[in-house]
Amino acid sequence: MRVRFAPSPTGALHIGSVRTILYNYLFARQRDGTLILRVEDTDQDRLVAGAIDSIYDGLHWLGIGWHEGPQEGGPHAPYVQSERLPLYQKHAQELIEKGAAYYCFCSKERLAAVRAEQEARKEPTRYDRHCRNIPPAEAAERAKTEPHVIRLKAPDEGTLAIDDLVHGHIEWQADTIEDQVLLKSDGFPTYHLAVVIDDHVMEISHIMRGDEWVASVPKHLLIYGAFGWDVPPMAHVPSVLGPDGKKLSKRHGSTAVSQFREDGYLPEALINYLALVGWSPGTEDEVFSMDDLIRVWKIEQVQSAGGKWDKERLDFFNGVWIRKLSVDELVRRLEPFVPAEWDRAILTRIAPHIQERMKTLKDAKDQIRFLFTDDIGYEAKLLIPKKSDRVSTAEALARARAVLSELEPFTGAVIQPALEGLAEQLGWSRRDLNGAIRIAITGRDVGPPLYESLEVLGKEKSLKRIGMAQELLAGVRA
RNA sequence: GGCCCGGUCGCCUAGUGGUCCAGGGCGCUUCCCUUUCAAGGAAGAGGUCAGGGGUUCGAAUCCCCUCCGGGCUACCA
Repeated sequence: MRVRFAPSPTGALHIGSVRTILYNYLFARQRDGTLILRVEDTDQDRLVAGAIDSIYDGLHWLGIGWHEGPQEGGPHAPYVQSERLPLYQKHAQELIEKGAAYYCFCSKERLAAVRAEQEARKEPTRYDRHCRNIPPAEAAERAKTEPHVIRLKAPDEGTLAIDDLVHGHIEWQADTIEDQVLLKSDGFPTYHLAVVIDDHVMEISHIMRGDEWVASVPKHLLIYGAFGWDVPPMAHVPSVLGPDGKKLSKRHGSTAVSQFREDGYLPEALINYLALVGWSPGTEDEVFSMDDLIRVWKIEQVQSAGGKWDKERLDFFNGVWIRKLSVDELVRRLEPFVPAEWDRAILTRIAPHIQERMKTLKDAKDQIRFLFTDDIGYEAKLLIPKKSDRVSTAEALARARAVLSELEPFTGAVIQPALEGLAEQLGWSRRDLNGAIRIAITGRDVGPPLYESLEVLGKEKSLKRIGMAQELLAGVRA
């Protein structure tokens, strides 16, 4: 069994194509198949520099590997279509000789004019077969000097059909198929010619791709037929749609895998979430690692309807996977998201306390910055609880400072009873007391648990910040 | 316009003729837990199964029509 991922290097690795790649990966892995990465760069105008690197980086990060590809080589190298031109040209020639294709010398202008006319008459727009009846010998002669393309000779009657692995039986009338361009005037093949040839030559056993391709299946069928090749089983998997139901694109937000990585998403979460758009195990389980997926995913369970992108749900899975990390692993993953100068020992101590408070790895920084900088500016009035006032708050902070100063060791377990006792003495709720202290030491009203925050901050700094809060309060008007 | 594909709570989905006056998850609401926020626990709101006809003792599930959405209709992939 051999399957392929066939991205086009026309931009950053797209989250939607990852879902299709993932399904291919799972399908192959669970049957010990061979995975092939083939770069489909037959449109020279749309190439984007660095796109191949982006594909490699993204897939590696996601934990998706393959056996044969541009950099890893293989029995059918090269794996980049632009490096395989002679192969396509030879086959296009063969189709001409078989009478299954023909030279077309129409200019782009003529083509545009024909289309405009058809549109005006509300007819289906397609090539009018103007060059189809040029005698082969004459056409071959002209092709030596004139710019030309090679077109498929589509039949006038008959039906074409496949039994798609996800959609079931699909049929087309042959007369609705146009004389598709197979080889462009620049000598490059179109997608349609190149896929069919490569899938055959590379011995791809199962074609799994996005369902935006079903419309071109009949063309491919004709090409397979002309060569006399067997058509491999096909599976057209549903698309990942934007919230508006259209193809997911940049205007719906970021779609580049690299962006999700930078935004603090875990590859585990992305894989888990993506696997569930278009597939369901049929049970109520929904948290799956890659290994789980390899075990339970089934092509038969893939949906035929497209699914919409749901960031909230991705965030949920990201939280789930962050919470599953060991503390050491969490710290390791946090590495790129916190300044290099921040003390890793402190980071490690606070990490377990923010682990269940993060939606993304990016969230950590703001929650713990008070541990690494004294610059925690806040408005003095935030210190004062709703039902209290300036004087009582200053008094409470002074008492807290005094209590804390005597604690040894300065740990959460020791701090907790001390502060609880103080709140009782003061007649304050723990909520109010802790709230004021929290503001004093972190500058924010939400964050990791207070007692542990004090512990990690350390006695000296904690006392100093509470002292500063008292001073601030002194400057506030009643 | 033509050809294809699709249509179950806002979203991801379970469901393949009866056990479905449709189940789970996300999100939302409320409560519990609680030093904030989360996390966790509990409860709840939310679906004329796109609509209409059939078939059948019985339909979300089968058939037909309609409507809506999407893809393709390029010398893009």
